[in-house]
Amino acid sequence: MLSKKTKYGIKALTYLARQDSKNPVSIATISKSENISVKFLESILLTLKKNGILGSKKGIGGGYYLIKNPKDVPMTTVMRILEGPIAMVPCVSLNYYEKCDDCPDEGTCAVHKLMIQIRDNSLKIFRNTTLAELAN
Amino acid sequence: MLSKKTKYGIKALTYLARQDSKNPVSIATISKSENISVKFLESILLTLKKNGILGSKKGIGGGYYLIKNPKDVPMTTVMRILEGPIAMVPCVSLNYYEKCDDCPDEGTCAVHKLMIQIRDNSLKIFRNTTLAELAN
DNA sequence: CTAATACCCTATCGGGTTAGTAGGATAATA
DNA sequence: TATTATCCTACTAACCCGATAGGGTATTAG
Repeated sequence: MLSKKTKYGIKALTYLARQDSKNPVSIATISKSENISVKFLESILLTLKKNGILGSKKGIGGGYYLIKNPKDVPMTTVMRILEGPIAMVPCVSLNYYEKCDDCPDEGTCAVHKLMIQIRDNSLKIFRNTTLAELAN
Repeated sequence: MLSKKTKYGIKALTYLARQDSKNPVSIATISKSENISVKFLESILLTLKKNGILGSKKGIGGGYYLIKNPKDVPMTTVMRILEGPIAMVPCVSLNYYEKCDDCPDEGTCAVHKLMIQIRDNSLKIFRNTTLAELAN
C-alpha cells in the first residue's frame, strides 16, 4: 500500500508543477485545493524541502515553490524521499541493501528472483516519469 | 514492503514445488528447512489451503502438498491471497476498487496516472511467473 | 482401542508504524 | 510592530504485523 504521506506529497508537487508562475503557494491554499489536512501537509512539504525538492518563503505572500524544473524531477527521487526504498524486500534494494537472516542463498531464493523483476520494472517507470508528465 | 507472511508463503510453496514426490510434507520439516517460526508458518499454510492452493493430510506421515501442478500456479494468485491487492492504491485496483474520498477526478490525478502504470507492470510479471519457474 | 502425530482454529499481545494534532518558535513583510 | 506563514518538536489514537499460546480434531500405527 502507498502511504498517504506519499500520496499527498505527489498531489502537492503536481499542484505546484501545474502553477503558471513560480510564486510561492501557501500550505493552506494547497491543502484546500487537494483536500489534505493542513498540519499533515505541513510536515510533508517540510521534508520535501529538506530534501531539496521545494524551496520556501516565510511571511506574507510566502509559501512553497518548486526548486527545479518539473521535467527534471523523476519520480524515483520523490518516492525514495516519501515512501522509502523502491524495492519490496531489502535484499533486492539498490540503495538500502540488507541480507535476509533466514535466507542462506539469494541465488536460489524464489522471493529474491521474483522481487528483482518487480524492482527493475518499477524502477524503470519511476525513472522515466517526471513531475512534468504527471502534471499534464 | 513485502510482508513476512507473503515472503514465507512463497518460500514454503517453492519448497513444496521442488519436492520430487507429491507426498505431504509436515509444517515442522518446512519450518526447519526454511528457517520459519513453526506457528507462524502454520497459519500461512492454513490460509493457502483454504484458498485452494494446498491440500493437507492429518496424522502420522501427514503434512501439506500442492494441489495443482506448479506451472499452473501464477504468482498473481499467491500474491492476492497472502499480500492482498496488487495495486498500491485502491483507486487503481482491478479486484478491490475503491474511490478516494479526497480525489474529485481520477482522470487528472497524478497518483492515479502513475500507479496505473506500476500496477500494469507488476501484474504482467506476477501473471507470467509461475511457481514452477521460481522453483528452478 | 489407544496413544502418538500433525493439522485446525481462535484468541491474544508486544512493538512498531501511520495519520493526524497541538502548540509554540522563528522569520519575513506590510 | 502586528500580521502572516513557515519551522520544529512532541504527542497520541488507531492500526497492523509478526509471533505465541493453548487448546480441538482427524488420522494412523501398534
